[in-house]
Amino acid sequence: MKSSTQTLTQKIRVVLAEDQSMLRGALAALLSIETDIEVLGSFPNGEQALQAVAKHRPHVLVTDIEMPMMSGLELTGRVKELYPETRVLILTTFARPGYLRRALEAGACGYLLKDRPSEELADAVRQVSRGARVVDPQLASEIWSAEKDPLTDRERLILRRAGEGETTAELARSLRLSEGTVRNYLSEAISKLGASNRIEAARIARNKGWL
Amino acid sequence: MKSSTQTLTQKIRVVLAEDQSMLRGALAALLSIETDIEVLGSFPNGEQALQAVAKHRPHVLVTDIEMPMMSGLELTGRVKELYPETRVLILTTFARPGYLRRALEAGACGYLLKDRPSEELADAVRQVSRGARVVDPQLASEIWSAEKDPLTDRERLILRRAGEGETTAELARSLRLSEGTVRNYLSEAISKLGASNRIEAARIARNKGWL
DNA sequence: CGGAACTGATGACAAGTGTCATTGTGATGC
DNA sequence: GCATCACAATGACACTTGTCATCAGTTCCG
Repeated sequence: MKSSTQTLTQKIRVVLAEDQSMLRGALAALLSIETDIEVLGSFPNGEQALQAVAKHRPHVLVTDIEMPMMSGLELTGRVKELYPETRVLILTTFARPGYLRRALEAGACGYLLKDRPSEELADAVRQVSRGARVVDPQLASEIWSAEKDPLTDRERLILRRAGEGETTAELARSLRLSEGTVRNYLSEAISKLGASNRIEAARIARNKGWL
Repeated sequence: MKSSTQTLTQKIRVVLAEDQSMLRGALAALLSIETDIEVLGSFPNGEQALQAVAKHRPHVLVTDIEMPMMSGLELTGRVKELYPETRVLILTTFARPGYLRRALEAGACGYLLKDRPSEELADAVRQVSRGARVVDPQLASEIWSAEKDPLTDRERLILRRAGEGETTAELARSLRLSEGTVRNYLSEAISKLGASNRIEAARIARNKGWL
């Protein structure tokens, strides 16, 4: 009764969180084909998925990272905190060491990339439900070699917004800072990232998953 | 024998093109569940898909737009040119009138968004195979109201590269133009798009599918 | 043929951006 | 208690960017 492994008579109960409808439906279909997996429900955002986890207490939660309302990383943290029996498998497009690190810190048991073959998904779900860790091997090795985000909170915030086209003056106004201060933060960020202007700096930071 | 509609004994033959493995596999699974649809193969880029179309002459080609090697729009054009019997259904993330217009111009019969429910896919495939047009209704109405790309080739090229962080000087050098000319193109693009700087202009153009 | 549109250039000015040195505050940590 | 760091500011300087008027060659269309 209190065994944590799945027996043949006991299906692996899964909840899905993925914001893109087509993929959400297709993944549900894919997992439902497996005889040892049962999809309890699939949801387009973190909040709904969290409620479903509260209600169904699934063995495994499969979740995307970038979703509206509540991100997959936030969701992972909440689930680990409230329902630690539920194992979390992250399924994302982004091969960014930054995301992987944050996912593991939040308590995820697996990190699978969307450009892996679809056959790996059911397998990953099984492994995670058994208590094993499943992390993309290429990414796992990068996490140690990868430098970590050198930006401070303020630098990150300002760089993100500057990278979307907000001008120094607009940023200063909306953050109640002087223009000089804003330019100082940007200058710091640019030099930390080895860029030659705010646009390139924002691009670099985005690619590393730091924004 | 020469009837173009599918009878009950004749499955709809489908080829899939989608660069993200997980989605590709999941979509294939989703379509294979349908008893009247047969997935002949699925491919990660336009070139391989084109070869598959040449070989199998499917009723329907379901393709993404943004793919390496050959984009879905280019693929659509080639297929319509070489194998006009094969109907093309575009399946994409992007609700951009610009993409829809280009897709229809290239000869696509359908345009379905990835954030539509997965149940609609099989239905869209059936409709398209019957010769019907399937276009997202919201998007279809936007296409008429939507303004078309006001940028010239040069403006577009320069704006794209500027939006990735290249400076005026770098652009001038690599395009063999004077810096003044580069700034003129950017200034024109910025004013045409109603932006207040190159970053915002690039963002606007990207969102409309013009870059 | 003449006009329109695209491309490319120049010069000048205003505005915005990136850099640096320097100063100060508060919080965290050994 | 003193060092370190994030946060915030100032002033000054050089450089980049955005704007505008203006000109000229090419191509294409009616």
